[in-house]
This record gives sequence, C-alpha cells and structure tokens, in this order.
Amino acid sequence: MIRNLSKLERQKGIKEYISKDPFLSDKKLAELFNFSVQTIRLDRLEMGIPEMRKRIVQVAKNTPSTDKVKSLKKEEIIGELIDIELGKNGIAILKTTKDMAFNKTGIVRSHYIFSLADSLAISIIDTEVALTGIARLSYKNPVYAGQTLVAKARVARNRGNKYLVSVHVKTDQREVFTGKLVIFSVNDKIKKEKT
Amino acid sequence: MIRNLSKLERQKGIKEYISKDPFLSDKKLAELFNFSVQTIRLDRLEMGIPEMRKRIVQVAKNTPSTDKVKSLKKEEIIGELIDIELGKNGIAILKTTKDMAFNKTGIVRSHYIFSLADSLAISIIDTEVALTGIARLSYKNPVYAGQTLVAKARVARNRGNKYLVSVHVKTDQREVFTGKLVIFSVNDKIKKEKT
DNA sequence: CACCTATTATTAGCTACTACTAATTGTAAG
DNA sequence: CTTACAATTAGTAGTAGCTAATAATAGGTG
Repeated sequence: MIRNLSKLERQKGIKEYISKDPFLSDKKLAELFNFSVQTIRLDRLEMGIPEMRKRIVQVAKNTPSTDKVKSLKKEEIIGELIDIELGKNGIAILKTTKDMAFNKTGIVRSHYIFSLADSLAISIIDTEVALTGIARLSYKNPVYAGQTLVAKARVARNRGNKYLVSVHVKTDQREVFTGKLVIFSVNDKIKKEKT
Repeated sequence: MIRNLSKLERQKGIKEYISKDPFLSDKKLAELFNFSVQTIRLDRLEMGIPEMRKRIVQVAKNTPSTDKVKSLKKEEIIGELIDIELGKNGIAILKTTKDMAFNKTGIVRSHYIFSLADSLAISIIDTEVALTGIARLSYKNPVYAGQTLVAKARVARNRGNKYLVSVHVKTDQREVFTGKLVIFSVNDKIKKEKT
C-alpha cells in the first residue's frame, strides 16, 4: 500500500515493479498501489506496457538457455557506487573474484576494470543519457582475483555536452589502472541519427 | 489394439511437440494432430503436462534475467570467435541484446564493445598469457540492441613481448568502434611481482 | 446383449485480460 | 459557490485458454 502518489509517481512505480517482476497481474498491482484495477490498466495503456501474460511470453522467449553466444550480463553500474557528486566526482568499489580472472594466472581480465571505470564515469555525468566517445586506458599493474578495486572518477573538463572524466583505480594504495574518458551527454537526437 | 497404439503414439507426439515448443495451446495441438481439443486435454492430463500458460511461466522463471548481482559474468572470450590466425588476426561476432543496453535509448553500453575488442585482441596473441597494457578507444557510432557486431583484430606491430593490436568493430558496413591496444605477453615473471 | 474404451460434445466456472461506456470524485479557476 | 475538466472507479460485453464434471456416441470384445 503506497497511496498518496501523484499519477506520474504511480506510473513510474508501476513501471519499476513490473520491470522487477513481470509476473504481476493488474489485480496484484492494484492491491500493491491501492488503486482500482481500472486505473492500473489505464496506466499500463498510457505507458504502452503489455498485459502480464504477454510479458511472461516475452521473458520466456528471451531465454537464452540454448544460446551459444557468450555475452556479459546487464548491469546498471559495475561495482558498488559508494559516493557520488553528480557532475563532479564519484567512487565505486568492485570486489574481484576468480570468475573475473584468467584461470592460469588469477589475473583479472582487463575489461572488468574498464567496465568499472566506464560505468562509474558515465554515472557521475549529471544527464539522462551519457555515451562514451573516446578513451585512453593504461593498465599499470596486474590485479589478482580477490583484490578489491577502488575506482575514483573526476570530471576534469566540461565543454557543452562533452565531458572529460579521469578515472583512477587502486587496490591497497597501489594504482592499477588510469583512464581518461570523453563522455557525451545525449538528448534524443542520436535516436534519429540511427539508420 | 490399433486404436490403443495410435493413442500412445499421439501422446508421444504431443509430448515431443510441447517439449520443442511450449507455447502451443490445446487448440493448436488439436489442429496439428487432427483430434478434438478434449482429447488433447485428456492426453495432457494423463501425461501430467500442465497447461500452456503454466508451461510458459516455467520457462520464463528459468531465465536468469532476474539477477541482481552487480558483476559481469565470467567468459573466456566475449562474443563468438569465428576465425583466427594466431599472432596475426582474428574475427569475432557478438549479437547484442537489450540486456547489454541502456533501457532508455537501447544503446549498447560501451564496455560490452570494449570487452569484445579486448578479449579478441588477447586471444590472437600467440602466447600463454597476455595482458592489456594501454588502450586507445574510439566509439564512432552508437550500437543499438539487437545489432550484430563484427570485430576484426590485427597485430600491427610486435616488438619482444609487446604487441600493438588494432581492432575495428562494425555492424552492417558501419564502423562503430576502433581501438588500438598494447598487449603484453607474459611468462611467469609478473606472478612474482605480486607484492 | 451388456460392458468397456476412446473420443467428442456440452456446460459451468475461472483468470486475466481488451474495449468500451458511464458514473463518480477531486480539484482548480472563474 | 459553481462550473469545468481531469482522474478515478464501476460496470458491461466479449475473448483466450484453460479446469472440472457430465453426457453422448462409435467401435470393438467376451
């Protein structure tokens, strides 16, 4: 029961709930938000969210269980965001595991470190959508599975929609990675450039 | 007796069809086997096969999409290695999905593209262990979820244990990423530097 | 013939909807 | 205060894809 929400807030909430649990029927959502089933339906229609059964089918059809494609999993940010000042700087932590490393040496694969740096850099940009344009990376020292990485990012320059973000990753005082990323904040323009 | 056999065969057939395509309703099965819907239902009940909607839910719940773990999944190489000449060049393909993209725009997150490029670059180096040292990345165009990326890597220079690998990633003739990676081949030395 | 199995038909009821109309409530402006 | 409009709720008819129960029919077999 989460009454006392504006229409917008409720719709946002419904979206979130459904994205987290696509198995929610209108009835259950109505109980959760303490609004009538009809209102929930209207919200769904306004937001273009399909009915529960169709959502379940979508999820089922997305099952990549028979896929051979090796891919990474989605994440909003890699690691844990522990401090952030939008537009200025941020800190994130990633505990590395054996899964992230080469079996042979136990050295963490470089793209995990980049992912930490890149997602942190993007998340400190105070904008709806940010995309990486150019990056210069330097891996200073190997990281071993089990070590905890601390990434610090800082906006070094900002001209228009172009941000230069520098990221330093350390583990136990020791610098393991530095990077300079040029990030672009984006409106809806890019969508039309598609083709 | 002939009837009995045909019944058994039909039930076997239904089982097979459903296991291959759980999205088949009783009606569709009835049309496929040219029996009435009631007969199909009886068969399902006799075999203990649940109704279509419950089958779909089962499939959907088996998907690992509800993971909250904030880390990337381990992979030996990101994408599918489709051609390789050790020490010279290689090609890898990655089919992008919604999971790899920002929800808002459907644009694939930059670190997935880097991961494809980086793991390909490392795998073409003809050595036991290879580590990324320095990298210069340039994201030329946004990649949209669903597009298939083709990465081509080439060893541009090789001095001692230092390899300069250039990687180009395209989707439909269109260049979306280029990178120059300096990769170091490693023996066992680094392991002892560990601290 | 009665008995049995397989199949098909019919009906009632269920969930989770779509699509629609209509009534009610809230709220802000004149 | 009233009027206007948006938001919400209620209700109806119809749908797919079922469950469950009951009945009818055709075709053997002892």
